[in-house]
Amino acid sequence: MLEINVIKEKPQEIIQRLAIKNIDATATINKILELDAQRRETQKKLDDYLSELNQINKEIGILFKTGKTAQANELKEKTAQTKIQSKELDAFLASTISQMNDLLVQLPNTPHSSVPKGKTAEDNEVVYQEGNIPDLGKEALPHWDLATKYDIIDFELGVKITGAGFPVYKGKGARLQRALINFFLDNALQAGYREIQPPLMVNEDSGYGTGQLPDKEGQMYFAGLDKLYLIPTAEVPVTNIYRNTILKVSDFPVKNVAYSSCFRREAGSYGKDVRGLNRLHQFDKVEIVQIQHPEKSYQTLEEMREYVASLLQKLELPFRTLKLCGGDISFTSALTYDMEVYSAAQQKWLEVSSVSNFESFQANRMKLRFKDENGKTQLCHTLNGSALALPRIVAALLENNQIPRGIRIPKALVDYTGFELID
RNA sequence: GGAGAGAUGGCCGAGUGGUCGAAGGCGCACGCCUGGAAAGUGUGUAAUCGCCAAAAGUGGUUCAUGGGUUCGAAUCCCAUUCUCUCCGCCA
Repeated sequence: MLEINVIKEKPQEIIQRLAIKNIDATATINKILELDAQRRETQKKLDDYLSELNQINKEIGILFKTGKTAQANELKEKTAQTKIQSKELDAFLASTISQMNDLLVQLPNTPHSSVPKGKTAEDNEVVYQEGNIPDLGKEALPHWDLATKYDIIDFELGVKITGAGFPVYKGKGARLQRALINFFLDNALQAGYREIQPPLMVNEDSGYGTGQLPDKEGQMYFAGLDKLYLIPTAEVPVTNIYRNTILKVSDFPVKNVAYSSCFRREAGSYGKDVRGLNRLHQFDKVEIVQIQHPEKSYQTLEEMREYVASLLQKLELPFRTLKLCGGDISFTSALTYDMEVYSAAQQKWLEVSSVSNFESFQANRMKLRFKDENGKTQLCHTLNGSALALPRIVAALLENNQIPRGIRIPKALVDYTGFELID
């Protein structure tokens, strides 16, 4: 959620920046400013009434104490009218605030000044590319065929047990999953992150805090009996650890890493991109989350991007980094880098990580603040990134490393898998 | 799931209808004391929204959350959430 003070100070700048995200916020911003003025005016009036009532109440208290009951009762009657008026104002104030809030949560985060213009993924800017794209020849199998050939991932069995998008990993497939999780966690620990094992279900407040609610509730699985949402990413519980907290400057940077299963309904996704491991309802991911001083968050974003790149290098996967354009960047993000690996049999780039700086957008919603050098409380910046999401990594590993004897495991992973070849 | 008890500031804890945003203590910050430290001692120590150009100041709100009773609620009533104890069930 954008800060009301910022909107008040420079509405034109916000409108211009949101235009990069292809949004015309003029009407909304104007309405918000109008409501905000109304809010302050109403509160002023209400406060005056309440102040008057408080004053009378004190007097009545003193009168009763000194035994002047008759006078006290007289004063009581004086409050009636003021009470009615203050109740009306109170209701009006509440409705003003809620209208304003409804509009505020509709506004996406303003993109960073470096975010390129653009409408679709086509317009994303490739900022980095590394690694050799292997030439596998015509015999190359896509990962869903390899999965069947070596009996390591069973999509149909998942359909039987649960439904499409819930694969069953078997034998070396399951062990590869476990190896990757440990590999990613160990690397994060070495990079100074603290390991967290979060709940996989969250309440409504948490969903709201990280921006999944109220908009994207259709994308989450919901356990209605207990009003709990299955997490779409560990970002949700891990960031919400800090909901309603005030940090000290010395706490920065707050670095947490969590492995979790992730659950996504993916309503509205159909077609060719969903084949095999490309898009699942349940998948595993290791997520890194940082909370930073506003002045340092962009430096931190670059560090996180380099960290994710280092993982892909260790896995010997060809990858590229995209800076997302205004049209492709998410609602909550100010600047996002996507990391994509090349999956050589499908012959396409697959997104395996998304590293974002949310600036104060999430922090404002969840009231995550810190006491700055002058003792003032201000909002923190939050960042996160996948490091990494497993399924597409597995897809690329299987496809790129297929040789006649089987599938070769990259060196860095062998200590974790306990085998060098899937055969 | 059943019965009971409870939820107060960073922490502990007092407060059962009236100048209570809240005693006292711990912690923390600053000062004095000290060669330095400890001890001692003094002062300060919540969040949030307004008013004011801003600081100072000042008004409102907040004692789990949401309602209600009352001129007045941390205190009484109702609902919800959570915690603890006992019973039941159980990885």
